[in-house]
Amino acid sequence: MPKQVDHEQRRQLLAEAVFAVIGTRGWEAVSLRDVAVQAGVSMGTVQHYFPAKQQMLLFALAQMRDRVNARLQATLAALHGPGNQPSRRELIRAATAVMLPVDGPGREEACVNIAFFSAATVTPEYARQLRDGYSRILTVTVASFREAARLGELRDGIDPDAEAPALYFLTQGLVGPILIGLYQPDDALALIDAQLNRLFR
Amino acid sequence: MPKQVDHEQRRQLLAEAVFAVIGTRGWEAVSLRDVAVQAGVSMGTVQHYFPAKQQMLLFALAQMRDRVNARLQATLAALHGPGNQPSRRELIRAATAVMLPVDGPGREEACVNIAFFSAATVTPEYARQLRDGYSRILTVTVASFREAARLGELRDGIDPDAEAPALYFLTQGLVGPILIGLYQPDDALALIDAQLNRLFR
DNA sequence: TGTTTTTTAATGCGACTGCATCGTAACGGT
DNA sequence: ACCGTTACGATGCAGTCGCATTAAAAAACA
Repeated sequence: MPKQVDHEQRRQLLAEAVFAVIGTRGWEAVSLRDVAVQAGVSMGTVQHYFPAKQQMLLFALAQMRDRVNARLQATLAALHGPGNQPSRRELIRAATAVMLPVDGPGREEACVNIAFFSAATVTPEYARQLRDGYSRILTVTVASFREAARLGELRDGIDPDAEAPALYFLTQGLVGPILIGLYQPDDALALIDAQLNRLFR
Repeated sequence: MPKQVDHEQRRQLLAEAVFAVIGTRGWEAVSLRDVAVQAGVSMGTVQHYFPAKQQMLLFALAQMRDRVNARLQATLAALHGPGNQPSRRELIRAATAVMLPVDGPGREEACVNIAFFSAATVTPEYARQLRDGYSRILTVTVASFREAARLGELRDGIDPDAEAPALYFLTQGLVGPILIGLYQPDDALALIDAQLNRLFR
């Protein structure tokens, strides 16, 4: 009965257009027309896949969470690549670097996320989705620290349940300053490494 | 030359109206008309004091920086109150608590700041102002840590130049999660205290 | 009191917004 | 080959936006 297009793939294409608009011209520039132009389709197409603008943005937010997680998994998988077993410290450092806006995609993701954070202060739906996404990463971070503690990679007296959130929120706190040019990515990574030196043997 | 009203005071009144609009209905709701209604004046008045919307927002951003600094100074001055000399740890902890959205004013300030952060990703003027404001607080934080080190309040082996930015950015990283309800203010303060226990004797 | 200048208010305008309403093209099932 | 459903594009509409224009009100100085 349907035609031949992949519905979900079309929605993802439009979500990517939303990201491009936010990343280049900001959250305020996200109009149905501009998203359509960015995606190379007509406005009717956008309306066809998203009955309302907020639904488009909610889908885009979920898509962004998946995108970050995918980039995270890919980075961690690359460390496991050529037959070598990475240490927990290497994994945690790589995951931290992924969340910092150091390269092009990372910066776009950070811009989109901070825009949704701002919108979430007055739109509970965004806040709920952000909570889900960030709490998951936080949980994984804590689990990774506990594993490091179990493997004896942490220094004596380091509490993984206390230091894992601290490192995670420190990373989050570095995103904004990097975005506005207050802190350079190299300095941020140096700060992270200093903390890792303190936590790991 | 007749003049009856205090120009600067009027502009501050309008800036407060901007904060109220952002805090209650979000950055997108900041229109000249809504700001005028919030301030209890007409739209022509807003236009008279700010020839363009962006100038109003730039002034509001500078005003917000002053407001945070004022609240910070007031909090620190209160610690110096009844003839007692507060420790550097007490001062740093108080300053940290001021920057977290724990009470009403703190939450409004955090909402406004995150909104400007988002806007700063595409508007360099905002980015520059934010850099100035945050770098100043960062400088003060580092100076306070150095003073703590000079007074011997820090534990052995603690580098103030490395740990001061870490604590500062950790605090910044806690703001967003508290705003969206991912983290409770009490938990955030507990996390800060755990770090302070590590840094101070 | 009359004049000048600032302050405040009211209104209009072009542009843009999200959304609804069409019309049409294209494929799948029968 | 026909028809129904889906995909998609074009256009209209009520509302809002920032900003310009205009005028009235009010206070300081002549």
